[in-house]
Amino acid sequence: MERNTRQRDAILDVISGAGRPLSTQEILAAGKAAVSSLSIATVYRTLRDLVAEGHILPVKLPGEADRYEMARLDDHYHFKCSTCSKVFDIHDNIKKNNLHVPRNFVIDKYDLILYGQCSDCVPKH
Amino acid sequence: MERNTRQRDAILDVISGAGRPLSTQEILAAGKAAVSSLSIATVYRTLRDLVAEGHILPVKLPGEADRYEMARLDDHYHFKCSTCSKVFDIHDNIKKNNLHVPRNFVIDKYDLILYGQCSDCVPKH
DNA sequence: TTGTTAGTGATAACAATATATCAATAGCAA
DNA sequence: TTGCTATTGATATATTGTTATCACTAACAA
Repeated sequence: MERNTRQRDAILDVISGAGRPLSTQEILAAGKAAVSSLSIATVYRTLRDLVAEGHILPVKLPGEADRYEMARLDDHYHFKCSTCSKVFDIHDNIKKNNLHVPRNFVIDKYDLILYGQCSDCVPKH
Repeated sequence: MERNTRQRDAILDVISGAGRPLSTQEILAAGKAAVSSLSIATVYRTLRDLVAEGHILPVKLPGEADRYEMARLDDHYHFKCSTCSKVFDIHDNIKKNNLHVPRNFVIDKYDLILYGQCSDCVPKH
């Protein structure tokens, strides 16, 4: 970055304060609390720059647009609530030697995505 | 389906013979071996019907178009080769009680995707 | 065979992001 | 302050994968 703008600060604040990956629309909505004129174009541009600078990472789920969260979080995977569509970080990992692949296959990394109900959406009894 | 066409047979043969999930373009290319005039529109229409009839299932990977494989395969997950982009079935499963989620979260299902090199693409030494 | 009509092929249209454009605005160095 | 220009906001455009359209073809019952 070359200049420090209110828009950029607002976007980074929103992501670092969220504690879970946010969609571009969530970032736009939350960012408008700080800069009411904030445009979706600026959100996309700033996210691209923040990713390039290594501050944030895209979180990819099948069939869905990227969400974003702070980089350098602990090893973790993601949980998507099927009811409210929020995605949560699960700070845990699976041991790679528990994963069995065919002979001569090499594992670089893995993505584990859990689907279900978060505590706000699970039916009470 | 109402009629049994050469196109439909070719598409189902390609998928059932592949042993791994195929993209629409892979299905189109392989299907043309049997029906050289095969159109991508027919591929999409037939895939939609075969899914609706329960013969095949879409395989969803983050940021990628759906692939397709036969339904009623054993419990398994997927491995994507980062070099050749092929996706392979891994016939294994992880125990759900090995997965730790926050209190009051409920897991319905999970997707595990491994990334790395398949045996054809791993560097020989 | 033949007639009916489901299915096909070619391509236009669509949907859902994401990027490019450009005049206006606002960081920030001097 | 002022001036330069990076950044912004609004919106047009691009992109990618999928679906709709429609004239033509072929499956199959009679």
